[in-house]
Amino acid sequence: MADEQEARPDLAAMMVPVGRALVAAELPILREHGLSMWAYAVLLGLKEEPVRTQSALAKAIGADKTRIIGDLDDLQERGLIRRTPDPADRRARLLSLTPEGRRLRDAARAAIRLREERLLARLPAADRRAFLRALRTLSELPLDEIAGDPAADG
Amino acid sequence: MADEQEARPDLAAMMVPVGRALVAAELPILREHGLSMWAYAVLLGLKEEPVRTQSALAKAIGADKTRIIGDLDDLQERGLIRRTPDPADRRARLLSLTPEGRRLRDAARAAIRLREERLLARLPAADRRAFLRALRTLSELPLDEIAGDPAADG
DNA sequence: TATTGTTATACTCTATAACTATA
DNA sequence: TATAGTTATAGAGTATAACAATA
Repeated sequence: MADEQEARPDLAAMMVPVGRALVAAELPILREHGLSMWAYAVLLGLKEEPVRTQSALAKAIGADKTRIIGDLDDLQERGLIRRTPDPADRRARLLSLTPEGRRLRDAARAAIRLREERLLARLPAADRRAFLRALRTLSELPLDEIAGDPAADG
Repeated sequence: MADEQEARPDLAAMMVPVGRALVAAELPILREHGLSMWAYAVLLGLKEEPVRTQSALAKAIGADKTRIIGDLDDLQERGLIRRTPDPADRRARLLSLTPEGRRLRDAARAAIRLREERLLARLPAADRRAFLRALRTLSELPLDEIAGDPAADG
């Protein structure tokens, strides 16, 4: 039934290479702003309110807690984030953006957005809106709801 | 102007994790069919007509030519692909699917498609069609047109 | 001299284990 | 004993270099 028309590559086979290319497009922009990919993810992950532990931040941005330590050190030395010991639990460090960190994050994000808009301009306006809406819906699902065992959730 | 409404994560920040989750969802299905991710990519890359060199196949599926040799060896031993020396150029090996290879590829692909449909069912029908159309458009672009230096193409 | 296929090597990224200091 | 942060180590995946055969 409509085999011919339904034929399309696997979702992963389309998403993964495009995702990789998008990362490749971001890297030189981030480099111009003096940021690694993970450093940028950290700045984005801190949002507006402080985060209570490095582990929580790491988890939120999909990194290992050991992975981001070097980036945190660097960002702190450059005055882009604050890392203050929590008085209530001296094991933990309260993480927050400095004004300069916020500015750099916004500048990098704006440059990336500009680049993305040029790519998205290739899509018809209606498709483009639906694409972003759908992508956002999928990316907001718990990841193990996509990856998890189908037998587990019926 | 409409900052609030336009706010969305970076494209890469949405695509990459979803892509990873889709791969994670595929892996157990492929394992049930005795295929690695790259072996599956090889079966898909061979399509219907033979491919003239391993390098060309590797390039077509986005792999390094050295990366797929082990998979080609395995697939050949299991009778899923043919690797016959090209009489016209004895350096090259003509690659093609055997009937069993075609059957296994189709079975794996059908199982993956079934899983994907369950995920896509979360999207409204119209968004879903537009999403697939847009994703396909983007994935069919030359990748360096996404990743390439914006100064290069104006 | 260039190219196909191959093997061996090095590199990058990530995950694991082990340590300290707090709780 | 359990957890936050850290360091050191090991593993997976990928790319690079070097080689034999052929053009």
